[in-house]
Amino acid sequence: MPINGNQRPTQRQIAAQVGVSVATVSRILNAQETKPERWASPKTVAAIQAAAAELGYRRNALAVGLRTQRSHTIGVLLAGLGDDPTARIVAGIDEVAREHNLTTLVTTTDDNPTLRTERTFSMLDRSVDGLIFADAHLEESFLDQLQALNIPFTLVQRRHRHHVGVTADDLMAGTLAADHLINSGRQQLAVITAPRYMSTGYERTKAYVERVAQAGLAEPRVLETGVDVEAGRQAALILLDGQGWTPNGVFATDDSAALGAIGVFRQRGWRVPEDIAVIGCHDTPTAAATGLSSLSTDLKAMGRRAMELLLDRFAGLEIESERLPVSLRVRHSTDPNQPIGTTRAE
Amino acid sequence: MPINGNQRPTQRQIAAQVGVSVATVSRILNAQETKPERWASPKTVAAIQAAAAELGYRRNALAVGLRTQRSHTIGVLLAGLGDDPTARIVAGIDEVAREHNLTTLVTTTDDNPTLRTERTFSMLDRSVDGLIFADAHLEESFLDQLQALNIPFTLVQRRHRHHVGVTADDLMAGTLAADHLINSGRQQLAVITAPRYMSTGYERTKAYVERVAQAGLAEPRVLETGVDVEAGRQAALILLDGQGWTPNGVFATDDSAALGAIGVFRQRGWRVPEDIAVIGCHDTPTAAATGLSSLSTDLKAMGRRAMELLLDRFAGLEIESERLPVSLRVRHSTDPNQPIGTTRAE
DNA sequence: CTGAAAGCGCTAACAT
DNA sequence: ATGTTAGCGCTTTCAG
Repeated sequence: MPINGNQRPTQRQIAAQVGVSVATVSRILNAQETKPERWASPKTVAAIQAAAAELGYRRNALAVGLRTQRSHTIGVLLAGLGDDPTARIVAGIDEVAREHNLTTLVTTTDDNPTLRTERTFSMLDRSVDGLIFADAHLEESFLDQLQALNIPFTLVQRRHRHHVGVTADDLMAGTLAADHLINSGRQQLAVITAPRYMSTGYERTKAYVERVAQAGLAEPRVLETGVDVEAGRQAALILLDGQGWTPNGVFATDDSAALGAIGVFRQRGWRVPEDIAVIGCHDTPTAAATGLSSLSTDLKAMGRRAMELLLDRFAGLEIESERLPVSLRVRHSTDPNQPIGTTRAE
Repeated sequence: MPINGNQRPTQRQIAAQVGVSVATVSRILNAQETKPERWASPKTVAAIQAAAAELGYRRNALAVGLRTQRSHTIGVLLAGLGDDPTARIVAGIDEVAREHNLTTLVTTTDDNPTLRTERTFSMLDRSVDGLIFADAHLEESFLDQLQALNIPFTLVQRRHRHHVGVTADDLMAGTLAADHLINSGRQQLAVITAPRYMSTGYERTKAYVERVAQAGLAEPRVLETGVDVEAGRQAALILLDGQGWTPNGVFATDDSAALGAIGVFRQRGWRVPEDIAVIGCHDTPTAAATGLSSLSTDLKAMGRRAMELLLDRFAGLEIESERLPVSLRVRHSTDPNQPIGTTRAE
């Protein structure tokens, strides 16, 4: 029912006004980068450009896309917006896209396969040139199908078998977390993590558990409740009701979950870090502000690389997955010698 | 350089395969809701539908949009991703959009006028049917220009003069915050708020200051550092260096800023809430987890209404701005009797 | 019930 | 240096 109201000026109008054919108008208006004088006399060029400016002409992206089979558009599929790590990744993607005159179309899938399929095809219906998925699920075949359709895409943040993507070195993250807690003298360990379908939580947890085993400590309790504040709360409630067993060190594979857990611990009178040390992941500003130890990766760079790899793929190059390094940021939640409140974020 | 690879099946292919004209194919495939039998013999209908399914046919949205001048697409302009309130608003918008078979195209503007203009026109180039802005600036003329172009849009979260939008009752928010702090016996008050161009912070602060004046207390200190964790930190550092004046109650117009401030206060050895009470805004999960008092609005409903009003506008109805009610959630950061950690989020 | 034809706005051979 | 022509994939009169 709606109408984009205003009928926008077309090349035809410019052509009529200047007294040339639309072909000439098209050529001139496309020659921004290359020298427009190559295509028409200086006089015509000037007249066309003047008319375009006067009318406020803008190319109709639908018509161009239909004609050229290229939309200069990249679809970005996120599990959700609203978390800081995702925002940083998207910022990186956007940055590179802009550098290459590409537009990003962002949408969310809620980690729901149906929604993801629907929205992916909705983007393909719009002839996106390529896709970036930040919401891969380990055991799904969807990405294989897309690849079979010869649709260019890269992954970011979460891995999926052989598909090319840029992630953090999540195995290193798990190892660093375990080492840090063990070195702080913690022996009864737990981990709060994502459902298994996320490679991030899966790998962090796997490496963590392995490192704890290497150290000869008891197997950590693994709670797969999720990666948000509420998930952290739930996990903490389960830990509090440990039936005799009491943890004194917890790795949450996400800062929000860590904060949720800390809230519960404090409510029950446990001191952090004295009674229980907690380390999160992603080094969000909130972690810095609340003195939460965390693991840090350059997420904006992660987004940039995912976009750059997609561009390489467009260019026909062979591309390979990359893993970005992870570093440890020690704050008060694992080390009582650190200040309680803010540690300046980098 | 890229290619959407796969040449997708077209109506022409279906027509050829079935032995009818593309016109018939188009009619049948468009008649999903209405009875397709109205347009063709049951036999033809079945054959066309079978062929479409077999080939995996999907309509080319660019072609449809070009032909019909309607894209079934709504552009959503956000200041940024990564914060919980925005995510909830978008969820509401998406929900209604989906109910009406509309696709949302989400992008960010970073509160940067240049980027906002660029990306708005980029959406218009794609023939979006309408726009929703969550990033209005109070003293800008951009929205007036758009209205002059007869482009349908609504605002959400932030107001802008006469343009129709859905916001929280931010004046009530400021009043509630002031009352709460005053009733808790706080007399030296401050407020951490957004730059003036955001109606949210502006109105919350205005009402807060007025209420404090009504109560006969000293004028609150106003810090316009922003609405993220870092802004809260900066504001707190300024407050700590108050040159003789010491606040004991702070309203931060955003939960993240509140957390940033609390981090600094605790680092300097101030107890929250004993030495200084802090109340935030948006009632995020993190606020619940960390025991931060806050002001709550149904942000998803806000997004829903903004989208619904846009639909009304499409339908030619007169639409009016709406303000959603705000309620107070008292937690430990303003009331020592509340538990330190988590209060269950609603 | 179905087809032919025109055209949305643009680009890209191919002419001249 | 510029125009003519064809057509991307689809919808929509208008005929029959």
